[in-house]
Amino acid sequence: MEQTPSDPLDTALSGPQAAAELAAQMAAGGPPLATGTADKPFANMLCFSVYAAQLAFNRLYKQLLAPHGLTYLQYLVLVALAQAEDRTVGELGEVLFLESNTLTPLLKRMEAAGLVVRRRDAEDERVVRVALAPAGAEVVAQVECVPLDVLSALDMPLGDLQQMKAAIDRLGSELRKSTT
Amino acid sequence: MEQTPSDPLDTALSGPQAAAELAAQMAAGGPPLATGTADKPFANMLCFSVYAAQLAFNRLYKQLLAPHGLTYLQYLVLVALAQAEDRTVGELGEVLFLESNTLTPLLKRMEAAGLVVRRRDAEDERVVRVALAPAGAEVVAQVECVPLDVLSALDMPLGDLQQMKAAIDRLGSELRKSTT
DNA sequence: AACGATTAAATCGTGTACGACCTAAATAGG
DNA sequence: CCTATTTAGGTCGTACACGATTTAATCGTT
Repeated sequence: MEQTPSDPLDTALSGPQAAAELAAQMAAGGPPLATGTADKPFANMLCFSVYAAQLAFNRLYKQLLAPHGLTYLQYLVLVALAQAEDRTVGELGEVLFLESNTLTPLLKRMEAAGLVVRRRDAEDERVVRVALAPAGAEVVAQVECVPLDVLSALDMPLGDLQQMKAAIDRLGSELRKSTT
Repeated sequence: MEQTPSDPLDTALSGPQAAAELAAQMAAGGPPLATGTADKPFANMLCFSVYAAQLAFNRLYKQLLAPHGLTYLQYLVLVALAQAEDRTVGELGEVLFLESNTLTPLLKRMEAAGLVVRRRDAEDERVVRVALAPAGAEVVAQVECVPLDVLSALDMPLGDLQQMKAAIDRLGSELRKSTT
């Protein structure tokens, strides 16, 4: 119901050469770019598919994490902190692709909730180091099974998911290259 | 730099049977679920790849749409409205996967900006119908080339993108099924 | 030692998202 | 008819996300 495999122009095209292709198509009076039917207005837009999948992931994780008092982003922060002694705000930003203007309020909320500890680096007073608090480590242990629950809710072949992840990582990498 | 094809457990697994596989792996003392290295804490999490790709898409579109005074979501609304005479708030919510509590303030901002028109349905006073305003139609025409710009910034084969889109649509559909 | 440039966080304002709740209009049963 | 329920939007509070700006600490050069 969600898929229309027979869609003639099912997805966006690729690369500079594909852009040229599309430009030619438009010049030839083809269908306007990035449009679909009234029923599925975004049938040709890869960006929308990613947007919709992200919404869906966020909602599902929200359900599973809410009982533990976590949001999805807070969960990601805990996972990142569980892999290291501590991380600076900047290091967290690098792995999460976020800036301090998003992380600082988030980390303060998490500190207020007793999940993490923030302290200035003694060597460089500009740097704030963030580490798991005991309660945070406890929650990490509690939610270790959450990704498992998510996976068990899906009915898709492993190979597809592996391929998809590699492709999406590549896509994200390409998109980040294009952003000044 | 972004990819590690040789990663032994490069992605999440799939389906109930995969969940069982993972459970067995954990019981056998395998690596904890959904964890990566300190360098790449989310190497095994498909959800993170989608999250990161969405962030990247949003940032790139933001750059391209800002000169036209649009946000990414406002752009999606305009695209949806360009495909139909008008749409009710509920219909917009269906195609965008959003609720009225998100759409109402958004649509009011867009109305204030002169992009859309909102009016109560005469037949059913509960319903609000949203249509493109002249300025909105003008902006739609101006941003028709934006997806083209995004595509031209990518260096990925068309086939990969087509496959990816189909797979991500499937993923979103499966995730939505799992959300109560 | 001094001072301009750089860097790391933080602050502020705007715009999504969404859970919880509310209001008004339409509809279903009696 | 007339109330009970349902339905469509809307409001409110909280939490991301990010552009623009600010503050404070460090560095580089003299």
